[in-house]
Amino acid sequence: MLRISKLTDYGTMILVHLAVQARGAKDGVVDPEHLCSASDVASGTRLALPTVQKLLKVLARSELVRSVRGAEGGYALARNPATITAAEILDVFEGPLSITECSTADSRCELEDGCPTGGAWQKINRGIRGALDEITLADLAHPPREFPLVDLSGRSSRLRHRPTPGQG
Amino acid sequence: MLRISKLTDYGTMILVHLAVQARGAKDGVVDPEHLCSASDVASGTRLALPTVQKLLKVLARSELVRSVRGAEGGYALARNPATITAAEILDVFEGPLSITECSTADSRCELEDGCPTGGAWQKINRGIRGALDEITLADLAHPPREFPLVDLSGRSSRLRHRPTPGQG
DNA sequence: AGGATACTGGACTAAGATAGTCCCATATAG
DNA sequence: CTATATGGGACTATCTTAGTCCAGTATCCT
Ligand code: FES
Ligand code: FES
Repeated sequence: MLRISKLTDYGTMILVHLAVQARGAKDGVVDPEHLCSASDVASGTRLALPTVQKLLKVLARSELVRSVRGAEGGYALARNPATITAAEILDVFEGPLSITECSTADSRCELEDGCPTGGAWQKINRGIRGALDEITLADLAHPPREFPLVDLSGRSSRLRHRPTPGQG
Repeated sequence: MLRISKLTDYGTMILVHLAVQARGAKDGVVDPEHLCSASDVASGTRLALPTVQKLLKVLARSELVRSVRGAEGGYALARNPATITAAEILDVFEGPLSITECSTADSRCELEDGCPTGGAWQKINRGIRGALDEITLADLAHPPREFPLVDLSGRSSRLRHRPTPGQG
């Protein structure tokens, strides 16, 4: 459905939470080393604790988040939010993203022979991925700002949504 | 997963098949009125007949395909392929597409209150939709050509895929 | 050392979505 | 009237998703 799973949505919320905390939402002090515990994140995001734990585990296994075990341990972003893209986030939670099955593993598709689209979806997928590469976690943590992505569709006349109305 | 279902993929293949047939792949004669029966499409796309029948029914209920009942009946595109967009195709098979649940019905989301992303995915979704509005069925039926979509990511330096290598 | 804290890994289940098939009714051509 | 072909829907096996829970391990603090 061109729809990401709830877990990915939650996961993004968690990442944004971590980004905001590191920025110093707590004491107004910027501290990239600030560790958030799972329960910390759960209450901050209002998600169920077990779910948060599960997702943080996944994140910790990725290169996006680092973890410290033991008492006073917790999670923190491993990199600067500006260097973490939406595409990477999707990769972590949903595996290498591909819009169709055939585009997953280098076009290994049983239907490829008779497929009239000639890998059209693959190309669309690549384009979308390119767009997703533009969005960073830092962008996600700054709701008021518009995304560069809307520029992309601005060059068309066939489009439906408003091209950034007077809002900034 | 940012992944469309198999049925949508099949459905696209069917649409492309109809487009090609109307273009006159059969006798070399262009005939927008040419009707394809379900079994016709099934053998042409190498998909299972029952599945093709199911999908053609869905398509016929949409505004993309028209049908003629009875003997010598069949299906044909209702509009010019150049006016049918990928976004419309996805709409038909997957309903109004939205990348997250909260973006489905005008941000009616239980988590919206505590959501730190502030509808970020919604905006991403809108951008992707805009990109999908650019692709037409006519594009899909012309594999050799590149899509305008790749231009979109071309303005970035963070991107991964090649910007249309010597292929045309 | 010993207890408290907190991450790690994986198993497990209920609910939902998906893919695919089949049946019967209806409409049209000949 | 009969063969052809769509229309609408029911139905089920399978897969995926969402959510929970438990046993293990590392670290801090007393
Ligand atoms: S369906 Fe797989 S390549 Fe087209
Ligand atoms: S999770 Fe629904 S608005 Fe953010």
